[in-house]
Amino acid sequence: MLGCGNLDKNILPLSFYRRRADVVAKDLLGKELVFTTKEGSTSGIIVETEAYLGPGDAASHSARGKTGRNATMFGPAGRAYVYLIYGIHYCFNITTDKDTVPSAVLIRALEPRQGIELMQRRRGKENVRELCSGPGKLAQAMGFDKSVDGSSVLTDKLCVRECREVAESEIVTTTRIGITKAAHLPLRFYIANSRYISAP
DNA sequence: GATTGGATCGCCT
DNA sequence: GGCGATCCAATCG
Repeated sequence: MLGCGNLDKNILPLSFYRRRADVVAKDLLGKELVFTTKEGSTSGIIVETEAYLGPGDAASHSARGKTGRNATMFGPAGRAYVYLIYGIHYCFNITTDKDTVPSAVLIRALEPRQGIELMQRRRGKENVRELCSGPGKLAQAMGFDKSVDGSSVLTDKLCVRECREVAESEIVTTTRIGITKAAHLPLRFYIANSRYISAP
């Protein structure tokens, strides 16, 4: 797909994240997520997200109060919230809204852009469509684990950059995947014509 | 202190 | 379509 042209260096500011999680989730589509480790840099264009709101949202980890695992959600916006799911996979989120609102956006799929060879090595898969088409997959491909939890996403090492414009008409809204509580809420967003989403 | 279920994935049939 | 892998924390007792 197309690159990011002259928008490459525009890191999204804190004000971008200090809004409701559903607004941020939609607005993150088409942006580029970048992470650098000693192994190298990887990045991908965000093509699928889900919003997890504050205490009113029963599906959100924050719904039943602060714990050791979800503490990052109760802190400021613009931080990585990474947790282990099903004992095996990590999920990468970015915290949102005012400091008093414990909410986050789950990044569910990326279109791989930089460091594709490194992603292939980490995933043990060649097919580029299998590298980041799901929250557990992209965490493995990007190198996200618990040590990343709490990190700012406003640094050169870990950030989200302006990249591709996404028209309102390209965005599909559905219910969130894999949850049982508050399952009817329209809080999943993806780019309609993307070949890199986890599921239709 | 034990049990259970979860914002998943990959391999099996 | 079903299921096993395997950790964390909520929910019991």
